[in-house]
Amino acid sequence: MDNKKTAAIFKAFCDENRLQILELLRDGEKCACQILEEMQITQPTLSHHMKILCDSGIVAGRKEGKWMHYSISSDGIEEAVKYLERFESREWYVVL
Amino acid sequence: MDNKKTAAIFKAFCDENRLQILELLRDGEKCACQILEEMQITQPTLSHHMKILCDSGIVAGRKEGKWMHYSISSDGIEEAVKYLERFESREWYVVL
DNA sequence: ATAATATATAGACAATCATCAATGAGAGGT
DNA sequence: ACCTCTCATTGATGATTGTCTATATATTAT
Repeated sequence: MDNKKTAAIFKAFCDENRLQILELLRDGEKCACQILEEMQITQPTLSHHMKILCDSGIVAGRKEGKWMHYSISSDGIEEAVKYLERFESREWYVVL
Repeated sequence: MDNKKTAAIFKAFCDENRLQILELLRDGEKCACQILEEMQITQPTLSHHMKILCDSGIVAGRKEGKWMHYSISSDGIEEAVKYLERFESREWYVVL
């Protein structure tokens, strides 16, 4: 994986508002207006953050009529976890 | 964990140069001058990035005489992984 | 004490980012 | 056709970040 793409993934977690959005989505899929209600930001700002979250692959969007429904992407989270696990030192002891 | 601290942790992974540094540290502990040799940045810029990496808890520093030795902190990585795993949806099937 | 080496800090500057108000685009409803 | 509602986009602005040069600090060698 190239560093540019990796940096984009982790940028999703670099902003306090985005972290709050992710916490809200832990309960399950929510539409943009629901998320907006629980936050102290304007609608365009929310839209901006949702774009970053979706582009990173951490969040998935689903359009239904006028509404956009967002949810956490397990695949996105898994990809991030896999990247981090490459840095976990695993020590192997072979008992003879 | 508060969002401010969490954001700080993931900021470690948000910059291409920092990701390159982390890749270099996968081989094991390295001193600052060794890292600097393999990168296209000036010494103060490296120092800046090492501070961010250490403050986030992802990297640990060890001073030995004139040299600073840096290595990846398993605890730091583990904390980041634990945070991400909170978002992994676990489905439980109970077979009756 | 002086010099040389390794790293950190200070200050300046440009690039990136978060934010907002205004506007645009698409989907229903009347 | 027109209005309303939901969300996205644009463009501007202030804050934050990454980078550099210059300088400071700390350690070791002469």
